[in-house]
Amino acid sequence: MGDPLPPDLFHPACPGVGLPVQIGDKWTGMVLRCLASGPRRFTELRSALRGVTPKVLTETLRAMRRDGLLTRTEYPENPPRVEYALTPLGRSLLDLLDAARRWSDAHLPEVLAARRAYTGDG
Amino acid sequence: MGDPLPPDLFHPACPGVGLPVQIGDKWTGMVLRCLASGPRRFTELRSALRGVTPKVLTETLRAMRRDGLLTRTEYPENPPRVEYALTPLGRSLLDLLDAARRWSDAHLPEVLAARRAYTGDG
DNA sequence: CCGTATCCCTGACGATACTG
DNA sequence: CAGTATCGTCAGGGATACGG
Repeated sequence: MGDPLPPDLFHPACPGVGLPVQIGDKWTGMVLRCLASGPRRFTELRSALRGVTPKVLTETLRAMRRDGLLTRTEYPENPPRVEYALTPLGRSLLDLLDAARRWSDAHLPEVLAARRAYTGDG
Repeated sequence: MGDPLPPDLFHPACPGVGLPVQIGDKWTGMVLRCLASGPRRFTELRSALRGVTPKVLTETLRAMRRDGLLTRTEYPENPPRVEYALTPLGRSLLDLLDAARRWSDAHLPEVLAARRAYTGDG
């Protein structure tokens, strides 16, 4: 109750979830899941992440590459082929995503019930 | 390699991290950590989350209350006192936050190294 | 096939001032 | 103390079209 507040709220790792990389943005988590089963081409990702525009997918992949989460391999063929694959670092995030998914599966009903019950009073 | 893509990318739980609640936004995670040690008053939270404006803190707390992550208790005293406390549901999210923090502590150096090594080529 | 180039729009977040 | 009210900014995301 009267305990001191945590002194490390502004740990350099990152405010909020405490992750130095974005997995809470709109597409990064889904890209990680898509690549969990093996390398994928740009178009494969694009169709799996239905609704993503090429611009945004490019931005997402670039940021992930910058952070060492995935690699981009260009094959000098015709037509051109480019493959994206998770690095070990990227793969290590899958555990975290799974934990999030498990929480979600376990508690979504509670959240929805809370939303229905919420009135704004009090 | 040729494995099928995960069929459940658009699970109702939520795109991205797969959470029905926002913990990836700017303040929710930090509020959860602040309340981990016990109930807190509005002003306590405000000073712990240095830089947060009252408007944004109110919005954050309201959303968390709506989702059943915390309760708001008003004590009819003078001066007024209001306490925010985690529900069991909110407390259950602390495990996830800790997992995120552990990932961060373990892998932040790798991420920073990847950023330094990143050139934009290839 | 694999992107880039523009333009636009919304919503999270913040600054500031004020109230029961 | 515990908020509300207004206004403004800015970046993520999207629509659309085009290029190597």
